[in-house]
Amino acid sequence: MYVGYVLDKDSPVYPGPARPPSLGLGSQAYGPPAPPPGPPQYPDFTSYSHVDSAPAPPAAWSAPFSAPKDDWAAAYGPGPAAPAASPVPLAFGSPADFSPVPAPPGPGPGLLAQPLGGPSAPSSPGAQRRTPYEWMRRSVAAGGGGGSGKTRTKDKYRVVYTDHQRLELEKEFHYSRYITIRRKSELAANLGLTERQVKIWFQNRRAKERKVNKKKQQQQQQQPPQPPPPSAHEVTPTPAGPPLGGLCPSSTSLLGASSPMPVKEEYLP
DNA sequence: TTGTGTTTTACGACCTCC
DNA sequence: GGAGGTCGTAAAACACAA
Repeated sequence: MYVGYVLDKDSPVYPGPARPPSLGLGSQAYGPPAPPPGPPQYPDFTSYSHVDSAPAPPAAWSAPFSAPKDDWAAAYGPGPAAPAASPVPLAFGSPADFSPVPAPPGPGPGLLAQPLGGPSAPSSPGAQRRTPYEWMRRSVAAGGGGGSGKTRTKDKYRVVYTDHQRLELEKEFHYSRYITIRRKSELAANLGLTERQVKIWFQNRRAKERKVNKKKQQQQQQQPPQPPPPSAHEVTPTPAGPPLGGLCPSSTSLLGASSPMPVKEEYLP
């Protein structure tokens, strides 16, 4: 499956406040979602009606988003400017959801390590069990004073993304399974991740969804045929499903109970 | 506390497209 | 050739029962 060239490389991507407020992504703007070619895999999300008809983006769009290159130093070194403090004209929605994350005190990189609501108000069960800057400390420690020898088997590490990072990635994923190049840069810059990390996260996230869908299908095949569920939104996506953008009414709240995709409790408002 | 199962990052192999 | 896709997998992080 190849989607790279439907990603709107050249199309207006960030024209203005086009994101539905329900997602709390504020003035981010997006080009048309890049539908994956071939059989639609995710008919349950694609009709999410964000506004695509916004005017063309300013030419200066790319300027604030000189996202760090995909090198580890950029991601884990003492370097990148704190997204929350960056001049990037992007705000993550409502204050309740994404109050500006203060840069953590101390010498660490000023990234988005503060859990939502502050240390005393973890936004999720997960947040309760994670030190706010744990992933940074881990990564820095694993990075080992700028040492480069990060092989997979030896000295392997993986960071644990903060709830905020995951929430933003999840929201982006709800918006579109395939992130645009520009959006990837933007998200990476704002979340303090590398573009590579964002890309891989989306890859893994799609894999996860495929796995879940496959599991659902297997369960359905095992069960005797039953009458369709009363809920029209309870769609089990199938590889032979309808074209993208057909099922989920635009008014459907992605975070609501009727969302076709179970949203983790920790991501609910 | 420990053993075990699941989830989450991250990577490599391979493919397609320009 | 490079970028990004899927698929499979490794290993850390995590959840939870015993």
